[in-house]
Amino acid sequence: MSAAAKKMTYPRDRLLPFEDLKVAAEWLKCAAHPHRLRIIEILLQGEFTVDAIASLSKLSQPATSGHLRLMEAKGLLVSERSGRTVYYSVAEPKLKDILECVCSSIKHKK
Amino acid sequence: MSAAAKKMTYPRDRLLPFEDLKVAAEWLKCAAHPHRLRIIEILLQGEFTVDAIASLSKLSQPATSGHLRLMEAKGLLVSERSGRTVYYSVAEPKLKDILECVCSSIKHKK
DNA sequence: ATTGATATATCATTATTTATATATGTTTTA
DNA sequence: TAAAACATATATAAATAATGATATATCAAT
Repeated sequence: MSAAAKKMTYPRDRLLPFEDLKVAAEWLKCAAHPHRLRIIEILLQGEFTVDAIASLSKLSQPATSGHLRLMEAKGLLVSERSGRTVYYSVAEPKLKDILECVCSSIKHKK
Repeated sequence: MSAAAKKMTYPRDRLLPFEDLKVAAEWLKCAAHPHRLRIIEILLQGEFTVDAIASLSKLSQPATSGHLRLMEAKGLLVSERSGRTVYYSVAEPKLKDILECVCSSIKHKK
């Protein structure tokens, strides 16, 4: 550690409004769940129905529906109904970057 | 939605091992807290002592210490003791990208 | 129109985890 | 030994998750 660093007692840059951090934390927390990450991973490859997602993620239908709706409510996903089937897809392209970012850290540590 | 998308019933790419998703989720969840995001934001600007971080983040000393140790345990931060003071700093440079990524989404929605 | 089957959503319960606050303990230095 | 700097413990409260049962809505066939 440098002497200069030790002397630093305040940050140079202005800090973000706490309200922004709360929104960011909610958004991240919504993604920070293994089953939801799996769903995101699946949806980064295209649109799928609830049943297809349930099957691919090996979750029950109610659990899948719950996770999907939570992520839609937070703006991570969007859905489109066509008759009795609902197609979900990724609303926030940054999810791809974040997933890659986090997973590359994991690989690196193995 | 294209007809091709509707027909897709399985993902093209192999999915990640679930264990990896669990680690990724834990890692993300650790960051997904407004107070911890504030601490990360501060530490992205340099090294600080526990007291300095508590003061800057407007948290109590025990709360600050708790968050710091949690993030260190998950590998987000590292600490270095010098006498009776402990300096914390960011261990994972990707935190900067993730914070920027998430916050730019927020700004965009305002 | 009524029936049955399918796709999705909601609800209620229980269990688990997480956050916050206050008090106390430990280590180091003067 | 007294203070300063951190860490830990404990209790309470709050949020989150998992599960199974049930409800709603749509479609297809008669």
